[in-house]
Amino acid sequence: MELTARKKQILKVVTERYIDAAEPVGSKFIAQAMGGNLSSATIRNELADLTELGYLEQPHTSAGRVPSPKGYRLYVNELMERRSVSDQEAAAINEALGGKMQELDSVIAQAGQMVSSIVSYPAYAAAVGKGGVTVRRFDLLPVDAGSFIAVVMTADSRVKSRLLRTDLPVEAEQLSALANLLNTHFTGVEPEGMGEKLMALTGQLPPELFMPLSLAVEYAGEVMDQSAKSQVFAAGQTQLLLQPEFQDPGRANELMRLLTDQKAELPVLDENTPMQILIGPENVNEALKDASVVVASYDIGENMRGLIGVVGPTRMDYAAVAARLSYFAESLTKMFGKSNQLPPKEEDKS
Amino acid sequence: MELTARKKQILKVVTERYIDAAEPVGSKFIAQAMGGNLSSATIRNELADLTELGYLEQPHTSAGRVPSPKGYRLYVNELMERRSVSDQEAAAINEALGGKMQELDSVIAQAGQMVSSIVSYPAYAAAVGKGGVTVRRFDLLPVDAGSFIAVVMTADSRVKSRLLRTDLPVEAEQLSALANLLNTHFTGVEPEGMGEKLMALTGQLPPELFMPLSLAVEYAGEVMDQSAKSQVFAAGQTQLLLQPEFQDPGRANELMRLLTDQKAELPVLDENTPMQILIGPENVNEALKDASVVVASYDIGENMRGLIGVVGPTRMDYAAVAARLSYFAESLTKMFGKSNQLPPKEEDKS
DNA sequence: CTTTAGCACTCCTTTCCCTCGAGTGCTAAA
DNA sequence: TTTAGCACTCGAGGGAAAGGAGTGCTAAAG
Repeated sequence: MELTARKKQILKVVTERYIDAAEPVGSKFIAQAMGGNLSSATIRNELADLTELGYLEQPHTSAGRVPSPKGYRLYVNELMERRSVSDQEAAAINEALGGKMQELDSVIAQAGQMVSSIVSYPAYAAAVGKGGVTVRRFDLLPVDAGSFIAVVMTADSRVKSRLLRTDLPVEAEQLSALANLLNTHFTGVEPEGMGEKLMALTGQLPPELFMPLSLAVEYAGEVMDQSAKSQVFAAGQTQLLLQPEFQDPGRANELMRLLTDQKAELPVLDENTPMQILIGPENVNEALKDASVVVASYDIGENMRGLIGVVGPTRMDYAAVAARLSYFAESLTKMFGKSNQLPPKEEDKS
Repeated sequence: MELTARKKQILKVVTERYIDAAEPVGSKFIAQAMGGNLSSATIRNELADLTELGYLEQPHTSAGRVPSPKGYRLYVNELMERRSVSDQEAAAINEALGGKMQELDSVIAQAGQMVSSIVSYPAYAAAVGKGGVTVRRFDLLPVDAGSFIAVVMTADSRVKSRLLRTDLPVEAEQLSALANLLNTHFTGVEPEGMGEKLMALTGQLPPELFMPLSLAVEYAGEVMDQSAKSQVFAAGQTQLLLQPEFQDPGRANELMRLLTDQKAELPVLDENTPMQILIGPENVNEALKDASVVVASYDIGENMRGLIGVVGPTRMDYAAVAARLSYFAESLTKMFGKSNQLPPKEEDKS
C-alpha cells in the first residue's frame, strides 16, 4: 500500500519542518508550505491517515505532528533530496583534509574530529581490518647491555617500536641472530599461534636469549592486538548538549557516556555498503534507541577500511549530514589512494 | 585577625555539610551538629560575623549559608582533616595500577581514566619534561627500494618509529651511512637547531640522499614536538553531568568543552609542589572560575614529571579527592621508580 | 559580655487555578 | 473530495496563595 504522492509530500514537509524547528508541525503550516491550494482541514484528514499508518506521531492530542521512526525511514529512503555539498562546504572539508596526515591512528582520530566539526554533531571513527593482522617483519636494535629496541612492522604497514629491558646482558650479535629467528618463525603468524611457536623454540636457545625473545614476541602480540581491536575514537561529544532533545541531563548523560567510553560498541558498517543511516529503534545499542546514527566507510590501503559515524537526535538533519559525510569519506578514500604515507604491502602491488 | 576556634568549627561544619548535601546550611542544623550545647540563635550571630568577614555567602536573605571561595580556602588550608585513603580505596587503586603499563602516553592516558573513576569527577593527565627534548639516537632500517623505517629514541627514552617513503631508491649501505650522519650531527640537538644543521649538510650529500635525510630529520622534529608539547589526556568528562551544579546544560557545556578540547590549557603545577588545590576564582582559566581543580604530580624517570588533575564543582569533596589523588600519585612515583619499562638514560645512572 | 527565647519578616518553592492559544476531530454542506 | 465551522483538548504561562525554612533583631536571662 503505497502512499499517495500528496501524503508523501505532507510527510516530507512535516519532517523537514520538524528537523528545522524542533517543534510539532501543525496543519495550518503545512497547508501554507504546500502552496496554499488546500485548506488546513484537508491536511488534517491526511494527517490523521498518516498517523493511523504509523508515519507520524502526536506528542499529545492538541499538538501538531512529529515524524515517527517509520516516518523518518520513509523520508530518508524516498523523500529526502540527496544533497551534494556546497562549494563552501567542500572547500571547508578540503581545507580540513589539507593538513598532513601521518600515523594511521592519528589520521583516524583527526577524521572523527573533523567530521564532528563539519556536521555539528558528535562523531566517532575507527579502522577495521579485513583479515587477521600478522607481523611482516622484526628488527631488534641494541641500545645497551640491558636493553634493546624492538621494531615491529605489521602486514598492514604500521610500524611500532618499544624499548625492552632484559635481566641479563645480550650481545649485539645475539640480538641480530634473534631478529633472524623472529623473522623466520614469527612473521605471518596469527597472534594465537605465537605462544606455541615460542614453546617450541624454548629448548633450542641459550637460556639468556629466552627472555629477550619472549619479550619481543609478547610485544608483537600486543601490537597485533591493538591493530585488530580497531580502537574507536570519538569526538565532539559536547555538541550533543546543544541539541534541545538533550537538554535533560539524564538523557544526555547516557549517550555521552557511550561516546566517551573507550570500549563502546558503536554501529559498524557492513562491508561494501558505502553509507548507512540508522534511525532510533533501528539501533541495536540500547542507549541509541532514540538517537540516530549515520555511518560511512572509506578505503585505507587494500586491506583496511576506515569507519566514520555521526550521532545525533532522530531529528538530525539527515540530508546535510549524509551529504557531508559521504563527501568526506570519498575525499579520504582518494587521499589514501594516492597517499605515500601508508602504502599497501609490496606483495600486493602490481 | 584569626577566627575564634568556634567560628572555625562552624565554618567546618557548614563546608562539610554543603559538600555533602549541596544545599545551603541553616543555623539549626549547625547547632545540632556541634553537639546541641548552643542554641541556633547563637550560631546565627556567628554566621552573621562569618558572612561579614567573607567566609560565607547567602544565596538569598532567607536561605542558609554556603562557603565562599575564601571559606573553602580556609577550610582546605586549616580545617580539612587530611584523610588517608581507606584500605578498600587503597586496594582499588592498587588493583587499577596492577595492569601492565607500557608506552608512556598510554600510561598517562590510563592514569587519567583511573583517577577519574576513583574520585568520580573528570580528570586530566599530562607529562611535562624538565628540560628540552633531544634525540638520543637514530636508526634507519631498509624496507624496500622506496621506503625505510626511521626509529628515533629521545633523551627521555621514548622510542618512536615511522615508515617513510622516498621518491628515489636508496641502498641499504647508504641508509646506514645516513644513520651515522644523523647520529653524529643530530643527536642532542634542540628542534630549533635542526633546520640549520640540515642546511649545512645539503651541499655535502649526493642528491638522492637528501630527501631521506630531510624526511628523517622532519620526523625527529615531530617526535620532539610531541614529547615537548605534553599532550593532555582528559577522562570521565561525563561525571560532570551528574553533579547538581552542572544540571544547567549551558554551564556544563563550557566546562565539558574545555575538558574535551585537545588543546585546552588546564592548570599545571609548579615544580616541587606535590599537590595543589585551586578553588573557583583562583583559577586563571575563565571557564574554571566557578569550578575547582586538584592537581598532583608524580615522578617519571629523572627528567620528567607526570601531572594529574581532577576537576569538579567548588563544592567538591576536597578531603577525599586530595587523599586519593595523592595516594595515587605516590603509587605512580613508586611504580616508575622500580619500573624497567622507562629507564632513565644510561648516562645519568650511578 | 554572652547566650537565648521570641517573633516578625523575607523570600523561595510548591500548588492551584485560570486564561490563552494552538491545534485537533468531527459534522455537515459545497 | 474538499472545506468551513465549531466544540473540544491540552499544554504553556501567569499570577495568587499557602507553606516553610531560615534570618535578623530585640530584650531578657545567665
